[in-house]
Amino acid sequence: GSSAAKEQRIRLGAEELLEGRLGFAPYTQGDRRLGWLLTFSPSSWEDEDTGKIYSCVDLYFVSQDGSTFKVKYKFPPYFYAATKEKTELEVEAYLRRRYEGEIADIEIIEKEDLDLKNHLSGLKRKYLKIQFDTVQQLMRVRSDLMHVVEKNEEERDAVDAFESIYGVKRVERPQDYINCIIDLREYDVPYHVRFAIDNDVRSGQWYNVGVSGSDVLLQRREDLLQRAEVHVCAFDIETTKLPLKFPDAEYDSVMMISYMIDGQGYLIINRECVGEDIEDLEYTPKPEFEGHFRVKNVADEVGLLKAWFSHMQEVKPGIYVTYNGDFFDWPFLEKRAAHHGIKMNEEIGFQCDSNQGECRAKFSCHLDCFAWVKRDSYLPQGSQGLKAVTKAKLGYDPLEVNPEDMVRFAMEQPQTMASYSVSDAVATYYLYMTYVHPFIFSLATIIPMSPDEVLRKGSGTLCEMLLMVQAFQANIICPNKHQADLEKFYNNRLVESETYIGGHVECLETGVFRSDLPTKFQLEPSAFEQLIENLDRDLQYAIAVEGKLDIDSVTNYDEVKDAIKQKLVSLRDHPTREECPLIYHLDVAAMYPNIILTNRLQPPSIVTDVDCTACDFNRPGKNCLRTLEWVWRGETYTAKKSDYHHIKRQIESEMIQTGGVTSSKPFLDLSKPEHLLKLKDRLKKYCQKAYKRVVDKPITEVREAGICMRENSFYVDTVRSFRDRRYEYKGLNKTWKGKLSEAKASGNSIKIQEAQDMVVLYDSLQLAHKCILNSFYGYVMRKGARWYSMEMAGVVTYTGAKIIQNARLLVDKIGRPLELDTDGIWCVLPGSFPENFTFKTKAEKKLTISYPCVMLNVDVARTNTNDQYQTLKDPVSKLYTTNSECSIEFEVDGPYK
DNA sequence: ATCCTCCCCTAC
DNA sequence: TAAGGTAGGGGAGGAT
Repeated sequence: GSSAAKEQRIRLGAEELLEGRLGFAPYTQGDRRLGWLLTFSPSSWEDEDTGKIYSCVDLYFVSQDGSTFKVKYKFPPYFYAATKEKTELEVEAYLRRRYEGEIADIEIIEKEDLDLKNHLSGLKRKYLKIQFDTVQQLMRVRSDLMHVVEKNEEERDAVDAFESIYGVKRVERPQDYINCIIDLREYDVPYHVRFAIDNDVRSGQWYNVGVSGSDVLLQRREDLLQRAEVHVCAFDIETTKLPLKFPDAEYDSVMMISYMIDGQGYLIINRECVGEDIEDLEYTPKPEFEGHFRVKNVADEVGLLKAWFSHMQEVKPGIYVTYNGDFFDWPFLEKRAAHHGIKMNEEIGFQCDSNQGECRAKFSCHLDCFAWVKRDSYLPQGSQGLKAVTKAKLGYDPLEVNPEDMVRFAMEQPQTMASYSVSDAVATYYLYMTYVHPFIFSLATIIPMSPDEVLRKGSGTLCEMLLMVQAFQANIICPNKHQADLEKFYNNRLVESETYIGGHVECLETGVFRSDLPTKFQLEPSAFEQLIENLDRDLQYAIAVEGKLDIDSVTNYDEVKDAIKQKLVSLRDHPTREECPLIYHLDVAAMYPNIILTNRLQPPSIVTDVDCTACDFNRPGKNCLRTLEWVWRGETYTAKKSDYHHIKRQIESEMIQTGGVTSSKPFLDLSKPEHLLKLKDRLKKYCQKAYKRVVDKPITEVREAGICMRENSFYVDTVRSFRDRRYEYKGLNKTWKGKLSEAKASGNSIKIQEAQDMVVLYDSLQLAHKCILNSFYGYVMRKGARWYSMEMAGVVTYTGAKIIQNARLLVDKIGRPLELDTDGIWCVLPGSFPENFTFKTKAEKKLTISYPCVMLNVDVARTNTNDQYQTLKDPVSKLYTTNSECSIEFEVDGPYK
């Protein structure tokens, strides 16, 4: 009502005022500006004439001169509703009446619905796009309609049950339009994410920003690639603490705060805790990581906090950087400030959310390097402390002080503590500048979220965001979040858990293998005979497929072939031998993504007979259905289905103890998850009593999945573009490694440094992309994934397992496999096994091949090439082309010593 | 003493 | 509320 609106207006005012003080004054009129989008967040906007409130997104920009501004972008929130066929207009009218004053507008639009039978024929589904002025209104209507949809579903189920029991159609009653709403879609997309997807706006990009009236015009400047120079403040606090305890903001206090802004260090000393005044100091662990610190000594903690806040208000950093600041530094500062009657939020706009374990502001970023280390650095958990990360990533040993000594040292050896304190700020700052900043702002240009979220969200969420972008651009309606089927039966028993068989791991031999220790081999002559027989085929594959060269252009083919043949013949003729081994690791590059791409695997492509039967392309001799195997694994309760239903009926009529001994409720009054929990508890007890065990031994079962080769390819397109982006970074990494050695040869120290930075940058980018790339496989089994498919995950891993086991069969005969792990095989081959050879071409090109690698790849290509891969060439005539696809390839590292 | 379950951590 | 997956080793600690 009006009081809520008034409240909002007041809050709006205070917010605007604070943002203005901190550099983000709203830009509402005047000339077009050039801005680099730092971050964006949901907000609201008030129409001055009508006093009406609208939701909008606040966009925070950095100009080329380092100044900052914001604009408010009006954007109506919405979600979709599906109705029974041909009732769209009536439902629209009904909804407009039912939610008068709450719904701003309804549009009927058509979307590709990949769940719709025969959608490949061009059938689309109509949805009501229900728009609102504010997110609050959306939430209200949404929760109301959710109940409606749920009830409608229950009713439909009841009707279906009636019909299946009595075999007659029940006479449909004249319809209430409320009963015609059958589904809601995309109702849980966060508002600012919705905005970024629909308007194709991303952080980390330059825009021409224009304002006319209440409208904002954004025009992406794709020509500008350099990131803006935004003020970065990395900080770290030292606090008092009791012996053998963690610091507690209830009674401990801040001793020092050290921070680096744009490369300049500062240190504020709380003289209550520190024995003497500290002079300016330097801590430069490496020439490229300079740290000059200006020191300010203040009397007490409140002085320290005030000094820091006022410095932040003066500098107005766009990015605050910490190491574990989400959990420690920020909450500690906030509590200590509050202790002195200062609200940190009102000083610098940052507020801790203890539920989320995050500290954020609307207009500035807080990028906690620890989040990057956990998700993107590929460091094991044991090496995720700042010290270990500094060693591993920045390449120097940081200062260390035993936490138990800190408080005493602050009094007795203040200089030591001061140096120590700044060393953490230095490490945090340079870790951020070298790794985190380029990584986050590079991902932020493709993921429709704020940098803070890009840093903190799980890799599955990032995948889903990329998929939603691609779906939006292909006009595909997103499925709702997957919910696990809670009452599944197998073999007449309730399923306790189910999954699929994953990667294949096998340790075959243990022992010490060294390239200089002669090793015994018992080879199989027949295998070498085979290799000799296939030599032409294999080499031609290497030249044509791997090298992408014309076989006729090779000038030394026979020479190479003879050299290999000679070695193979000798191995064939002397199969029992002892010689120094070649220790090889052969692995499939990006195995899971390449299995996905080769087989055109994506959750909506998993089809059943029912789907195919309804499809226009389902004609005799069709080649659009590809069948692949996977292995299901499940565990069931020991009780029979009938026992389960009996227990269920029984418990449904009971009173259940809820909280204490005294409070109890009828079972049916409990929520659904509680039902399941109680029921399973009861079932477990029954199983234990009747069968002496709760679950049976796990069952495995080979299953077949049908994969449609024509399904809209948005998912595989997303994976492919991400894979190729990674390859691009790997390529650039290689390029800069070349430039680095050139620079080293020339001795130009500036160029060496530049090249060094780029090598590190591209390596970190490609490594980070690896993590998200692999998540496109894991994502399909994520709880609540929109695009969920156990079949797809199972097919991916089973295909991979077969590849690696096939490789082992060959290696068994020509050497000794040591260990298989998912996508790679460690083995020893006889020292005289043919290794690397170089083909020369007429055009003076060279192609070096690894024979062991080629030999495996031909096998992989023969068993894994997908000859059914279809590509839509003409959406109007529905014309597809068919081609062969196989991007699954072994690569080799070694031989090792 | 021996199994087992659970948790943690790593490999891929 | 938000949430990549499975395989597998090892240690703690409870049940038998």
